[in-house]
Amino acid sequence: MLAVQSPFARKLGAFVALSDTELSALDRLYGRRKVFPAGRDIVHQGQSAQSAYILASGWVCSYKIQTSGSRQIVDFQIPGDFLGLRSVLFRTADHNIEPITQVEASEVPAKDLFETFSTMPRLATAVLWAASRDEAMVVEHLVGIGRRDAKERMAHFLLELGARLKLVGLGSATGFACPLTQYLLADAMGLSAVHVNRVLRELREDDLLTFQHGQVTIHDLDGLVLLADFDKTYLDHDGPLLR
Amino acid sequence: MLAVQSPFARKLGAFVALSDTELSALDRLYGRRKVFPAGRDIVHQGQSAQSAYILASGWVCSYKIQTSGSRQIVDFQIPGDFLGLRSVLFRTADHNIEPITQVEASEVPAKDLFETFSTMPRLATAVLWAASRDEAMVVEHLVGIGRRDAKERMAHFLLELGARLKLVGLGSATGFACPLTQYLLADAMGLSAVHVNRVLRELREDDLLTFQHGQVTIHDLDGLVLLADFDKTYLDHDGPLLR
DNA sequence: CGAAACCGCTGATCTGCCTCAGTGCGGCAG
DNA sequence: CTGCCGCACTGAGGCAGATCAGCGGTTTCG
Repeated sequence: MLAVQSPFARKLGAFVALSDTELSALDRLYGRRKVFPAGRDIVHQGQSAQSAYILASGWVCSYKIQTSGSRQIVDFQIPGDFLGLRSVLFRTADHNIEPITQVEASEVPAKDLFETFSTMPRLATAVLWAASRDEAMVVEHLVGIGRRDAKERMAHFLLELGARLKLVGLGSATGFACPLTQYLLADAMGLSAVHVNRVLRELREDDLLTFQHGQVTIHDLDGLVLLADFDKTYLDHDGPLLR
Repeated sequence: MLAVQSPFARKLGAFVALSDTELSALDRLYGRRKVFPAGRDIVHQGQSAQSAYILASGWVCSYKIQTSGSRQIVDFQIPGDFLGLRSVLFRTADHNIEPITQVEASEVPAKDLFETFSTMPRLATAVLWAASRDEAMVVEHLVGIGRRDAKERMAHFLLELGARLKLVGLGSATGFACPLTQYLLADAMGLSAVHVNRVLRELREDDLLTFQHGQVTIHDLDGLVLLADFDKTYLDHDGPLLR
């Protein structure tokens, strides 16, 4: 085992126990580091995509725009997450990716990705695994928008975000730093920004959590879990699943 | 190339050009055929899953139940679709799978799946591909629930379903047979059954489509596409993506 | 063959969230 | 220092879709 690992290797390592050869193959993928400023899209809907990205630092969101102009944020990505895997597989992007903060990411050309998959099937499995976890999150998100009211939805979303950040060492049980504006939250949760504001106020008045000045502080974890019907098993597991 | 292919092999073949060795490996996976009656769940939330399934005939839905009792249908599966891949990867199911009609499906034990993936990386890529297409559908579904009103949502859903069925030879441009009840539609679209009924009536009164007696008939395809802001590129492509 | 269950369908009423139309504050460019 | 812009925040009013309550037809089953 190598001593220092990227967040990405750490995440994959949680799925599949990785050999040194596999780890150094990952490091090779991880080489081409780039910096993106906040606000300018990295990938556009419909654009043909030759590369995927691995997020090293900063936050991004993936979203879709309808011709009517309204947008739906599908997911936020945090360090260690894989970006645009689906776009690479389909050779064209079906969604946009926008950096919320300044972002560092490694570019992974499609060719390198496929070569690595062919020569190291276990890595392919690991990536499939990571992609499945992301899909599980999208599914949870779908359930949230379809069947939870605004307050439950917000609570669930922030709990999930907290759990994800904790996994990569960017949060604790009591809270986390969060660069999302109420407008971004609204686009993610299928609400209006006005209503997001009211819901956050309600959560504050109920002494459940505070979201102010880019900081989420959790006051009553049990209360939130109860309200949101939150079950973190889909994010968590104990040790590598494939040895 | 083998002359006769299962719907599943046909679907994967659309993603990756498959050799005879790979096709016969698929046939081996496809062997263990089982029949399930309508209504009794094949997989339960939280249950540990040792097998995935490949749907040969009939319709199923995957859904999640909240402790409050309300349910959200995440997706419907039709012949050729893969069931429970994520459940196998995580070793426990995070959702339920219920047959809507009587169903024939091939059981694929996790062990066989992993072995096939290790020895035939191209098959792993193909499955990753198919899984990505399914995720793209879930994403589109998410956008629908978050940002489309009931009528647009219904139109989009039925257009998508029609396109999928056409791909496996179970529908035409003018319509398709559809065993879904209005209650199932409601649970899928995050609406009440009452409202589903009204929306279907509106679509009928607008001469866009008719959904009666288990049959969807499309009267005005262009009108529907316009209303739903439907873009089928995420379902379609020309020829295998990997040769 | 009657009862129960399911499904499609409808009118009336209620409500969660949207839209509109603002105010106030902090950061930043000129 | 001033004016602008983005963001958090608020009240008033409106509407899409939920909920409640009920009818009629068809299938299933004791």
